[in-house]
Amino acid sequence: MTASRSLRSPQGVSKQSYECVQKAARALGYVGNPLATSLSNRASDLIGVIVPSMTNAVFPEVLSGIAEEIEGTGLQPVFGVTEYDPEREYRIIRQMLSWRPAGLIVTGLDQPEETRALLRDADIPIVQIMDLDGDPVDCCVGISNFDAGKTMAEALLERGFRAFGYVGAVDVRARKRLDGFRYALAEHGLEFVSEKTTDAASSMVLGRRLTEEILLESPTLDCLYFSNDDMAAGGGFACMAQGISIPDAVAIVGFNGLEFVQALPCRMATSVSPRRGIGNRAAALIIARLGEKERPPAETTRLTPRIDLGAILRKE
Amino acid sequence: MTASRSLRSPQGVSKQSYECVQKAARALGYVGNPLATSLSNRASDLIGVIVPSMTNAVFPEVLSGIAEEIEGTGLQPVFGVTEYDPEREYRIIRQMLSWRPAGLIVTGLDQPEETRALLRDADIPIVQIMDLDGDPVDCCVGISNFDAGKTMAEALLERGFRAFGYVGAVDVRARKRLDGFRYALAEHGLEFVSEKTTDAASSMVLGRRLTEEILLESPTLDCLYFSNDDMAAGGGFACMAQGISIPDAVAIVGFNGLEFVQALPCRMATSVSPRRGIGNRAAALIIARLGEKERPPAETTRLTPRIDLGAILRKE
DNA sequence: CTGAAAGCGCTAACAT
DNA sequence: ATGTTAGCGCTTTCAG
Repeated sequence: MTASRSLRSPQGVSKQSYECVQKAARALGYVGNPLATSLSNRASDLIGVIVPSMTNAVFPEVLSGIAEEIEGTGLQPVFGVTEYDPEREYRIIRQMLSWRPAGLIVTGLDQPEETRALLRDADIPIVQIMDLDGDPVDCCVGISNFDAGKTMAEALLERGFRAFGYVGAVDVRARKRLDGFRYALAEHGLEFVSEKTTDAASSMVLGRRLTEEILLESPTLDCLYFSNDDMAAGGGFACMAQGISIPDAVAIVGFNGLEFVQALPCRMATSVSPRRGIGNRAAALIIARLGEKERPPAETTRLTPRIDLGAILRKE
Repeated sequence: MTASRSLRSPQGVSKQSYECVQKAARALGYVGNPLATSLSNRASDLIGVIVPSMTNAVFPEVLSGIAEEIEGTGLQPVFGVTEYDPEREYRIIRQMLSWRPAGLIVTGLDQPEETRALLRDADIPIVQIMDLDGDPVDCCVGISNFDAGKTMAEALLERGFRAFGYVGAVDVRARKRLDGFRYALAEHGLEFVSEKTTDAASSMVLGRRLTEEILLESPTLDCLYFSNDDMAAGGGFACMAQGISIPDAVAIVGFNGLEFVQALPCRMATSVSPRRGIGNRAAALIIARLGEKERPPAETTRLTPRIDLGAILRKE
């Protein structure tokens, strides 16, 4: 017992036995067994993180923000990837909960009711991230995707673009951006000239293919809005390969503001999403709730993407 | 006890009590506690996977190969990201082991001795992946990076290229490819005209910047070998931005054969690494070792990357 | 400040 | 086929 105490709370143990235990532990190469600790405490130091994908660079960056924030707290992140499959998401969350994590960070607000119930009944802090347009189970950190789309559309309209096309791999948050974008267009009496969507996973290859198609069908477009930067880059490549001038003939607009956008040989506009900050904040919320016995009130943090028009010039 | 039995091994329990238990479990929404099970069994259903990075698309693909293979086995992958930091790698492995995983998949063969000792003493199957050039602790699945570099150099030499430059974010496996490449050059009495390396993390942005530098310093290069596809794409972008013709003026050569290479508006050569297959095989090795009480003999699986010259034409 | 007792939820081994 | 006992390694509680 004295040993157990020495190894975590130096107070309550005489300096003598404390040092004795430390020395012995080191000599024996003692490593605590978190299974036993968690079983006894009915809680672990795990913090579960559920994201839909790893191939979209946004999520690794969120994870990295989380890792950064919990550094030194003794908490340990555990990742789950749903591949945008609600069924799989349910299973992953269910079994993460069975390890009694200290908290859960889940991507998005649009879980099916069964999953929401699971989260609600778990007696640990839950933080939903990346989205604000919906009804959080507990805490929430993200941006309004609707507003992001709307704001970007307004900025482009203000620059004089008029003939918009949309190219997207439509996940639920991209759809909200699309809705916002469409809303802003409607306010100006406009609508998309053409839309090309699929529910396949977003990628540069997909972006390129769909862009080739849409350009063929609608040669009058002056601005293409994409579901994210990967799709947009693919679209840019399609234009470059066909000798279509960017942004003079067609402007390319993505979402996320990933680093690689800076490397591209063509200009494109994007909204820089605060994904690292989202990770930081989500982790901070859980850390703040660590000691509390009563579950503190839910908190929602609204962050705002920064629009980067990437030197797209005003249309005449 | 009958309940416990009913929930995992239907045999050894009367049909009657079995169904009774199942019904009750369902009614109560019973979920087993893996903490207790693992504590009792001194082993969990976790399978730890340690990769250096998530921002390089190769690793998500390896993970996906692992996930694919363990689907339905009841095993559950747990990921750790080292950020290429041996210190962090040690900590992560150490604490993964404390959860008594069924096996560990670790990237690379070049762990420091302290880490190797940790792995050796863990009484579970260990699979080191992605590399073959070195001394595995237990099982090993990967490619020879040295050979990959050497083979690519030979293919390029055969095509008539003579003035090579190297641009790399040098991690340990990229360095082995570089060594192999250099070895092949030497066999032809050649060496790199110019090399540009850094230990920063690879990215398109970095590839672009370093390429701009090397082109300025060595305008006579006819072929640029990069540490991977991201760097190579950045290099391609640098050339395109400067109006340097690819592959006529300079050929671009990457490594990995990631999907996005197909989307690029310029041709580039690459070695297609079998990363999904590596994930599959690594997981299969651990699954095969699940029941065994004696640790079966170590197995090494050699896979081979496929060279894709990307329609780089023969130089005159 | 230290230790003895009991229990976290489960399972292997041994009765019955 | 089922139940009993003991123990996985740790912590909380309560006595000393």
